[in-house]
Amino acid sequence: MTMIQKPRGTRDFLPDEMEQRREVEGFMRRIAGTWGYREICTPEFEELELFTIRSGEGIVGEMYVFEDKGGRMMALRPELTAPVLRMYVNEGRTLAKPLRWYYFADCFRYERPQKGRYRQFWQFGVEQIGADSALAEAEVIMMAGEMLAASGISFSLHVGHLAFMRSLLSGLEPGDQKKARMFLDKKDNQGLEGYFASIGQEDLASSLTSLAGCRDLPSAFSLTGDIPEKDRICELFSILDAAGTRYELDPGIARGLDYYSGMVFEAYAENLGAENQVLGGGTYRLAHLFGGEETPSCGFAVGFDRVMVSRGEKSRQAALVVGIASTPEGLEYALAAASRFREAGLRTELALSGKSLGQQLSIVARSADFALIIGKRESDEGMVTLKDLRSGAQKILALDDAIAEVKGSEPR
RNA sequence: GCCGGGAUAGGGUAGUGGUUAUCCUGAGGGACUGUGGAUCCCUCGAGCUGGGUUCGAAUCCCGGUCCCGGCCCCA
Repeated sequence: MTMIQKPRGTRDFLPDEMEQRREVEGFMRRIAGTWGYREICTPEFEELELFTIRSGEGIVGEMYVFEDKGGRMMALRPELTAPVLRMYVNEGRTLAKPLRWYYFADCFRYERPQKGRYRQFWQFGVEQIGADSALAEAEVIMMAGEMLAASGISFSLHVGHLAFMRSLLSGLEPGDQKKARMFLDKKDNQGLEGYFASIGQEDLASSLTSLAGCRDLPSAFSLTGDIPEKDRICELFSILDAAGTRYELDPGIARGLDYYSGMVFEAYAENLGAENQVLGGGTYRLAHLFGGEETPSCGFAVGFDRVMVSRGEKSRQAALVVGIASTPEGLEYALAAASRFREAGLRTELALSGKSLGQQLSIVARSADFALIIGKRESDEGMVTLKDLRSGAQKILALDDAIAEVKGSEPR
């Protein structure tokens, strides 16, 4: 028999794994919510152009692109920032600023899968639109740190600012600037030095590598001088310090993208391999690309699947389960009892097969913490027999007392 | 796209160019008819795929697929 395989780079999730994912997702949602961010949702696919405007034609080869029946070129979303900003321009422009939005959504990229990299993957992202202050930037950084910490992973949060590098590179041709950013992003100092030597800029190469190694503001400014952004940068970092945020200054973050305008930040998980970046973000201006006013924005996206990989297998407290075994005479009462248990929020499962009570109990005992036994005797008396499957103790109780007893106990 | 390593029941595994492929676990059914995961019995279930070498291939060779590690890329 030939079985149909799942598409390359996709995954199936069994209930155990889904429960873990939902739990972590819940941590992130809760934090976003407490910072005043509210959930939005955009289409799974968009016009291809939305993504090429932002990132160039080069990305088409790495997207799921298709022509719909009306002849339009569409793409499954490879990320959410462009769709969110498109949404903002389409229908959010008259809302009071700043907007605080978040999303949890799957994205698609046609790339070679490896650990922590899949063709369908999930991002938890935050976009803050229409504020332009150090505090606004600090807010998203602090929230990002809080989310990763709540996820239970070990990570380091690196915060930088593009102004440092831009000031050093300002004298170069755009092509050389891009090249330099590429080397810096890869932390390839040898490549950088070699390239700069070839264009007669050895001094600049050493300044850049020093900059990338700076871990405090005074040494960074000693390389760049008093750049116009200095006050704003100092303010940002003093807010982070005041808030007790754990971060590392990293002026070497290049984030190869043209639309990032200032602050940039990334986080790396400590126990992942080549794909160890679990979060990326920064300040950007994008709305004007999609027909809106130029709008200061900042945000980040968490690579949710990498967070899950980094967490590893975490044992999770299972939900309390009640199983019901009944005889034919007790079935009607058992059904009523089951709905009462469920109304009380308890996970309640009827034994779906098994002729005898003993058989039903052995089925129920595989997954349940408590067994509710309901036969003719219970039905006649309006009572239930509640058996604690962990201790073996059982007692005959009124329905409400049985519910209270179960609710008052701990899962196994 | 590049380099390398893999692929044996649902999961985890052993093994050899030669009978009927090993073990653990799992799943289903039955015995047990008002007391439990037990026990007993039965059943299900595998060498990724397509070619080649060979009397004979799960084993050796080649292509493909998928997974893993690294590179590239990373919106």
